[in-house]
Amino acid sequence: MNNIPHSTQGAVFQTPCAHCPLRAMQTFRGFAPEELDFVRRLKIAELHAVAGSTVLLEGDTVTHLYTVLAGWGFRYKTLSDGRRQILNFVLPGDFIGLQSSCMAEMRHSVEALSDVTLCVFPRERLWELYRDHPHLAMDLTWLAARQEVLLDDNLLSLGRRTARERLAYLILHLYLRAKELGLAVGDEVALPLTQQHLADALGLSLVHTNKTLKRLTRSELVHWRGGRLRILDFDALVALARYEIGEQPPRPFI
Amino acid sequence: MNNIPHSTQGAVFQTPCAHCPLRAMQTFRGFAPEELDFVRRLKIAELHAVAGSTVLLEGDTVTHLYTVLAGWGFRYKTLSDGRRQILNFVLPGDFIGLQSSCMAEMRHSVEALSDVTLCVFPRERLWELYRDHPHLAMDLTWLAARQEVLLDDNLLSLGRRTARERLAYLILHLYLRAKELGLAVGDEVALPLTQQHLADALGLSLVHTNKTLKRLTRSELVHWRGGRLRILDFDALVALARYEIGEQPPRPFI
DNA sequence: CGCAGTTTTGAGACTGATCAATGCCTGTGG
DNA sequence: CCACAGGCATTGATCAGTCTCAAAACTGCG
Repeated sequence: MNNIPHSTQGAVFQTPCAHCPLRAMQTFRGFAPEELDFVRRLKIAELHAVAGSTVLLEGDTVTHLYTVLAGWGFRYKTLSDGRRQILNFVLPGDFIGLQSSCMAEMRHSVEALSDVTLCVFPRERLWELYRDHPHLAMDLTWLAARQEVLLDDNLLSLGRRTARERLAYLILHLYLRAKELGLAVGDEVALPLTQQHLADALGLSLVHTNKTLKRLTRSELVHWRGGRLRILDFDALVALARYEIGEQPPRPFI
Repeated sequence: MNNIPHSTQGAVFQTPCAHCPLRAMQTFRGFAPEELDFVRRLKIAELHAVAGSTVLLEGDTVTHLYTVLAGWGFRYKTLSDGRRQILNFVLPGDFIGLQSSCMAEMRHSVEALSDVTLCVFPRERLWELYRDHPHLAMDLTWLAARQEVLLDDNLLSLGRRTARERLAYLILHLYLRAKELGLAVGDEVALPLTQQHLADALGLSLVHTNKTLKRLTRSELVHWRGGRLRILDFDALVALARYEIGEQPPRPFI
C-alpha cells in the first residue's frame, strides 16, 4: 500500500479535479458543484505518456476515455503501406476516445508529441453521466460537434487549398489554439513538432513542406526555428490562408 | 384550414414517426415506446427540399435540427474565391445541424442532390431530450462520433491517397452506404451525382476526375452511366483503395 | 567527437491542373 | 418532327505544383 510505484498509470491523482488547471482558464466553462463531484469520482486514474509514445492504437479495443490535461499529441491514421495522415492535433481540454463508443475498434491512433498528462475515465460509466448529468452529456456532444467543425475545416484545406495556403492555415490554427490555452507568449509559441509532422498533417511530402515553409519564412510571414513558431505577419497569413475566424462561446470540458 | 397548400415546410406530417420508414430497416435500431412518443412530439414539421436547393447555408444562424428521411444531399464548404469542397454525403438516417449547437453560425452548407425529405426538430428543445431521454442523448453522441469516423476516413483519403485510389474509395463508400439503406440493386446503385460533385468531394479537378473515372471504367472495375453506378470488381476496388471495412453495431437515429 | 535525427538544397520525373474544344443527351418551342 | 439550347461528359495539349531521389548541412546529445 505504501511505496506506490511511479507507474505510467498510477492510482494516485496528482491532479485533483477541484484544482484542475483547465478550470482556471478563461476559455473553459466552470462546473456546478455536483458536476465537479461526479467528474471527480468518474476519474479513475491519471496517465502520463512520454513524448513520442503511442497513447491509443488503431485497431485496439479501448475501454477508457481521456481528457488531455497537459501536453500536445496528434490523432492519425495510416494506409496499409505506411502512408500516414495526421487528422488533427490534440491539446489540453480535448476529449479522446468517444469514437470507441460507436465503433468496436479504434479507427485511429493517438501519439504524444510532448509529455502528455491525461485524465482516465472508464467507458462503461459513461451511461451514468448521461443518466444523471444531462448537462455534462450535452457538453460531450458539444465537444464532438466541435471536433467535427475542426475536421471540416481541415478537409477543406486538404481538398482545396494549395500547399502554401494550407501551411499558412495550419500555422494559424496551431497558433490560435495554443494562444487560447495560454501557451503563446506574444506572437511566439513552442510547437513540439518536426516538419515531418507538419507534412503528415498537410498531406504533403516532407521536402515540399520544407520548401514551402522556407518560402513563408523568406517572405517574412512566419519564423520557425527549433520548435519555436513566431508569427511575423498575422494579417498576411490570414489573407493567404483565407482563414475564417469563428467565434465560440466558452468551451465545456469534462 | 382545409385545402392546405403543398408548401415546402408544411405543418402536416406526411410521415408519422410511428411508421417511420427508417424504423423498418434492419440497419437502424428500434425505439422504446416512450422514446418514440417523445420524438413524435419533438418533430414539428417535415421539410421537402427540391433537388439542387440549398437546405442550410454557411453563415446562417440555424434554429432547427434535421433528420434525413429520404433522398441524397451533401455538406460542403467554400473558400472565399469559390473553390468548393464537399465534406461528405448526407443519406437517410443522417442527423444534420448538431454543429449549430456549439457554433453561433453554421460553418458549412447543405445542398439537396435529389429531392430530400427531412424531419424538423426545434433546437431549443434539445435540452428536453438530454434531460428526459439519456438514451436518445447517447444516440446523438453516437451519431456525432460516427460522423467523425467518416470524416477521419475522408481526411486520410484527401491527404494520402492518389486520385485513382481516392476515387475507388469514394465509390466504394457511396456504394456501401447506399446498399446499407437498401438503395442498391445487386451491384448497382442510382447515384444522383454529376462528375463535378465527385471532383469536389475528391479535391480534384473535374477534368482529372473524368479521366480517372474513365481509367477505372476501362480497367473493368466500375461502370458509370447517367447516374447509375455499377460495381464490376468489388475486390479489386477494395484492394486499390485499401478500403478498411469497419463493422458497426446497429445504428441509432432520431 | 561522433552519432542520429532533422533540416535544407538541387535535379528530374510525374501527377494532376488549366485551357480549349468537341461531342452527347434531353427537354423545349416552333 | 426538327432545330436548338443548356448541361454534362469527353478529349487533347500544355503547364505547374508537388513528389521522389540523393546528398549535404545542421543540431542536440551522449
